[in-house]
Amino acid sequence: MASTVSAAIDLPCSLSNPADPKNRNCFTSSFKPHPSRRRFFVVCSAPKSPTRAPESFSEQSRNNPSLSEQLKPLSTTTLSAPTTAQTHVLKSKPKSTWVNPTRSKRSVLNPRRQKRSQHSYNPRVKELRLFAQKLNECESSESSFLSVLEEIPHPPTRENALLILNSLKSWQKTHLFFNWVKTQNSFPMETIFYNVTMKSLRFGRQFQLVEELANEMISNEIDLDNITYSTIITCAKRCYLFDKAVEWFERMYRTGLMPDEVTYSAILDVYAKLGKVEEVLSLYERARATGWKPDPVTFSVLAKMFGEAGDYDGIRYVLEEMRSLGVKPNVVVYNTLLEAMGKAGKPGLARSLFEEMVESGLTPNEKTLTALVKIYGKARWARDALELWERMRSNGWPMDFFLYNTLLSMCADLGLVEEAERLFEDMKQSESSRPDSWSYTAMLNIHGSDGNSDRAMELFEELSRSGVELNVMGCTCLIQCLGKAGRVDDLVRVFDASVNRGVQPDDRLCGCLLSVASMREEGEDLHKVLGCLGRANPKLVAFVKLLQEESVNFEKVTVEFKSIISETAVEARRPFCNCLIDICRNQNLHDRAHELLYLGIMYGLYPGLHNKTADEWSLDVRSLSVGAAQTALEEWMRTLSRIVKREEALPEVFSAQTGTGAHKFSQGLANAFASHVGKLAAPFRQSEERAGWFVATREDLVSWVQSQNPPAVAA
DNA sequence: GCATGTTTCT
Repeated sequence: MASTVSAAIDLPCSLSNPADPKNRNCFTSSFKPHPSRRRFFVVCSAPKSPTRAPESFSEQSRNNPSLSEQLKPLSTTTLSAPTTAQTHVLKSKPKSTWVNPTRSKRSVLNPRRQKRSQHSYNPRVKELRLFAQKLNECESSESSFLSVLEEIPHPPTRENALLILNSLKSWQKTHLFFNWVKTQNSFPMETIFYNVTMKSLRFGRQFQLVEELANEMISNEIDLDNITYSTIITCAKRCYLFDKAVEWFERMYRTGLMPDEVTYSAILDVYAKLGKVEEVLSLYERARATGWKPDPVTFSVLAKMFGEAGDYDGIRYVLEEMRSLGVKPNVVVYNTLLEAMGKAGKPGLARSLFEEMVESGLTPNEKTLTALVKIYGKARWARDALELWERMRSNGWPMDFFLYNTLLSMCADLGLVEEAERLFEDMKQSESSRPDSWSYTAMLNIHGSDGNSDRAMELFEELSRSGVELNVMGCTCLIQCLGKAGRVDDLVRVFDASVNRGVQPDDRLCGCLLSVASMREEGEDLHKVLGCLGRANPKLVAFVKLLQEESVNFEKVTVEFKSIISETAVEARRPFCNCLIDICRNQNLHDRAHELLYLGIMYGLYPGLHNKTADEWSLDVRSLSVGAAQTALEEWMRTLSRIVKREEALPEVFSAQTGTGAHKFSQGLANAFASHVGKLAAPFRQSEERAGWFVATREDLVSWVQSQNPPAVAA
């Protein structure tokens, strides 16, 4: 494919073309602040100071301002308070003073990475490796480890000890060995020993021990270098101790040690994970302004951050920065950008970016393909998804367990039943990608949506036999399917079995049971379904019963409705309301249905239901159930009748949007709506120009209202 | 995960 993302987003040249050499200098005009600079004006807040600062630091700290101090001039000038006036100033003067500096700024990072010392060949490497193997295989207890240590074939000199330390696998053993070496007193402990031990402790997410070692270094006056700090920071990050990560970063500055780009990227990622976009951009731009050329890791951090925020401008900024600096993205950067494009809802750009990646000679890995498959599935791009799948097979691109499951989910999104079955069979045959609860959920989703309740039940039995855990999502798919098929006894059996196996019913599952209830007539089956629902959400069932009582007034309904909805997960609120309306309509409780629709609108469950422009009023019922859409149509016709009777101003066109049901399995809301229009003899016709729309002219509507006999509504 | 440090997935 010839088109590139760069072209698609109006960049002058493609990412795959190296940038003009003159652009590689950070001080040229190609360096522009990220567009969000003009959108947000959060002060670059100083991270908290560490609670305890070792004495030896204080003297140095007077000479070396902390990072936040260094950044202060920025925050008090260009990035100051978020006032309208300043917003205006910045908008009219986008080039802030430090972007094109007239004098050089104090640097915030060391342009050269910390050098590693060369190690010389150790003639005893073979025996020491064998011995390390022995240590790896022995029991983890301190006593057995120490007894094996007694058999060490050569004295623990600096080189021998380092070799073994590097060869141990579990953090417990690394830690034990490190402590043992210290007791031997055969040589002074150096930074590298701490670094290697900390790295191992990081695998075990042992931040507390890492911090103890770091403090031990400080008290023994062993220098902490960039490798030490980056290890501490990333360890804190992996343990979600972000404040600790910032604290150690600040401490590094105070002692006068300048971070190199690895440490700098690590701390950028910490701020990014905290969602502190402004801080990340401050740090990034500050370093860029002093001449730093970021590496792909930095761009991957930035892309991930913008992706998480769904910030498309940010993603564009990352692409543009890489282009102008002539940084070639690697596979990780592409993966992160693809993921970000997906989160920002840009499937077309993701596709172009992927093509650009392949054209640049990179081979997509499992994560690349997982990201793309997910995007095509969510976008319902069946053709692209199937083409990609074919390319994966013909090119022998790598597959892993995640990718299998993502492909299955894509099949569910696209309604690809046979393809899913083939994949599922492949998974069962494979060594490393056996179906798990995600795979089964996707399969239950596929067959459930397809209405194949026999196959769905088969899968349920198979899953139960194979010992795979059933998750609440799979349970919900199956129950929905059985409900639609009218297999209420099987539904009850599945519900009981699931709850007994530890499935915790959530609001979606309750919504599903409620929708099954809404499809049943009054009788034994309805009773059984409500029985299940009552075990998960007794209050909801009590409300359903309450709706059926004539003596209950609107005030009482309002109070109970509010109470239930406020306790319900946001994504399940509208479905609840839709189903409750359907239940009322099935039982000829039309006034109640109208009350519930009114309450749903009042509580914001149907935003954008009614839209007015001078020329057209329209009703958007795409997110409504059939009963709710019918109720909304009735309500709207009543309102319009009143307006006609009062001879108030009306637009030329009235329209109602039902959607076409792009999903293969979607229910026929349009058909149900059409038949209800017919029943009311309302003057709407299905539009030929706009699929999924019903339209009526003002003339049609007025004559319909006037022909109503008796009048539909009193004026 | 292999003689010390940074980034990506249902």
